[in-house]
Amino acid sequence: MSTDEQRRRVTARDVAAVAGVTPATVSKALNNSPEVSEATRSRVLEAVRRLGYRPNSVARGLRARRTHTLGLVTDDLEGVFTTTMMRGVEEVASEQEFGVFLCNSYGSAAKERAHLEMLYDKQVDGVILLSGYRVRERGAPVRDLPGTPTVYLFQYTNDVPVPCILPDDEMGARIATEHLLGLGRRRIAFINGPPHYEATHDRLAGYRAALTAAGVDFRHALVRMGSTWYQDEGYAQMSDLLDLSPVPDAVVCASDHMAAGALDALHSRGLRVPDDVAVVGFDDRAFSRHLRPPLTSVALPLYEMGRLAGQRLLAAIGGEKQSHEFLRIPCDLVVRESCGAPRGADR
Amino acid sequence: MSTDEQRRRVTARDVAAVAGVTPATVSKALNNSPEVSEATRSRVLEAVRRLGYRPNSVARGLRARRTHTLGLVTDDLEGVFTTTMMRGVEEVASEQEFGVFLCNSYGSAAKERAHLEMLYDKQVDGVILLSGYRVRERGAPVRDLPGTPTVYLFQYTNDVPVPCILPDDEMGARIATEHLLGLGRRRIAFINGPPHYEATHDRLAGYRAALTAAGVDFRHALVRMGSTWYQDEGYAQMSDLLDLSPVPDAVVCASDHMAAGALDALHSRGLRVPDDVAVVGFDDRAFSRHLRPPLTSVALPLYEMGRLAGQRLLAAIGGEKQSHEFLRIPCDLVVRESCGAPRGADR
DNA sequence: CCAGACTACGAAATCGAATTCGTAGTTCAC
DNA sequence: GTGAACTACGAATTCGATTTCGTAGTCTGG
Repeated sequence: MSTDEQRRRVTARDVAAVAGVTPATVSKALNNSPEVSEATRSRVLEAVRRLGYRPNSVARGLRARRTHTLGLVTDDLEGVFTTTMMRGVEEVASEQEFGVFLCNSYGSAAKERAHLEMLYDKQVDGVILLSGYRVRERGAPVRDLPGTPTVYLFQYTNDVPVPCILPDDEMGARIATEHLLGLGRRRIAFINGPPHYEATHDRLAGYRAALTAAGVDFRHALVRMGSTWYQDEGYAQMSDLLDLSPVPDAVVCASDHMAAGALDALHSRGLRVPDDVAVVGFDDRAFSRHLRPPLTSVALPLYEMGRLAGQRLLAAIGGEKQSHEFLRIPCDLVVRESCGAPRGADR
Repeated sequence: MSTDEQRRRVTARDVAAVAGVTPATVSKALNNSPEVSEATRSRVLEAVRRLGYRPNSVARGLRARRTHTLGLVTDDLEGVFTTTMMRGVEEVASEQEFGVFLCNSYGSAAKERAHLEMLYDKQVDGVILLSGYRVRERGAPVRDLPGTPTVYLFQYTNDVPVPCILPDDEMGARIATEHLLGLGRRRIAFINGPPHYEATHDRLAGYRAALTAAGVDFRHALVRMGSTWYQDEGYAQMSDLLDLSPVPDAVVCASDHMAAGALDALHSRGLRVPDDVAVVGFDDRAFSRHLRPPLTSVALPLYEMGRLAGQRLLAAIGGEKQSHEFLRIPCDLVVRESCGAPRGADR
């Protein structure tokens, strides 16, 4: 057994030697060039098969100035929102035989910059900037990669003319509100997120649109802006809303965490969900089905967004012109028991 | 403004021209070769700075046969276990200026194989195989990358002599059991995972060891093997255990999902947690703090495992000899209210 | 003043594949 | 039968950085 024999990689030269041609012909045969005869091509392919030859992507990349590689830079690698989008991106890339470089910036501009430089050095064909937070505006690191197609995912920008892929937050809030209206609720409160998030404004618009369409008055007193997205905030705002009279008969929360806080507040006041107050959340987080009662929630189309980002980027790499556009992907309402709708089967 | 001017990348040749030397000297100057004078080196560095030169990793990789790149292949990209480990891997890699290719196989051998071939083509310097499931044995795709250092993460193998990085499951079950013993519980049940997982056996050993050390009899009737890790299974097994008399005064569950099921079963029998029965889970899942009562749970050292995997792999790439070893990383007990311990402050 | 050692740099080969271009060899038409 | 038009392939160059090796030039010591 020749275990310690240094096995060199098989190159086109080796294949050429076996097939009795030159490396140039091997390349042509493998790249479906019309200028090789069928006889020669099959000899080459046979040699390729026998030797187990695989073209070296690095050499190919150097020559072609195309590496068949993407960069994915996120600020929150293990975020509950990010990973599903990442899966979508990876899947599309892998379908087209693209590799994906994964970079985590922890939200640090310095780290992000370092990663983008690394991606530039490695000659990636395109970059996806994936945020876990959807902040309104940030720096524009895109300028660091001139000539490299870029897509913003789950993140707004007006600084650079690149596509931004986002959930249809307006629609999400609208269908949540419509659902409650359809169940006969009329005094529907809205616990929104912090105002410096773009999503907050979009969702408010959706909530308002649903009310208007149903002929229900929009009342400022029923709308709260949170200072965070978290449970404490939901608890506080809900408690506050319960001081109104009459109390709301339903509430839309801009995150499931806030909805969980709202549930706590309702329970501690002795109110029943959904009998007294119906609750709808946002994000369809994993824990939401374990809440008491299981929470109806607006699911963000994270996977579809990831796929679309990948598709857009690959199209741009393929030569398609990129434009500065905001692509909105439809949200979905996951109905459980917290709103009192007939079907709550989901466990 | 010359916006449409095709900006070519700056190469070592350009730097050389500006500095009045040859590309060879540029390379030496940048790589701290001793055979360039200080005067020349600073001229080169100045030119580098002025032109914003960055060496092309692809060309460098071709020449050096080292790409400064890792492959990370997982079967569950968005799994709750995987992402934290991924973060650890990415962080270590990025500290050493390595890029990480992200690959998701969905557990499909064909996809995994395709990804490994891609990584081979791209000349990655090493590979981490990251499982979300810790199956006992699988195929040995490692053979596909001869000469490429590999580390198994969260996954066993005996087929190939590579390091396997795993949580110390034995310890995890032991500290959970010891904790309950320390709180005065003596009739401690154990709802274990499915038997075809290696972790299941390790945890059983830990549970048993803790009992033995405390002089408490190990009783087969108190130990259940699940057929899944999920909530239904926890519910069923717990219900079964409650038919014993006397009933257990505590239970260790091999997953938080099973613990949630166990809690349901306890509640539906009218038993109080932790007063009547103390409950400890495993995995410290995000939802666990939202259970009623908040669940004490064994946290897996996922981040540390990811970092260690990265460190081991980089060491192997650096020339260190790899051996077939099982590296166990210590688990941590996160105490909340479900076991009746004094301190339950956590969120 | 010159042999030998040393310094600092450049010319050229290399990594592996793709591509351009040149050219034997064939085919066809007139 | 000869020139034109193809066909099928190879030689050589290229991508950009590294590395080996060779060599002017400098320095030192005898």
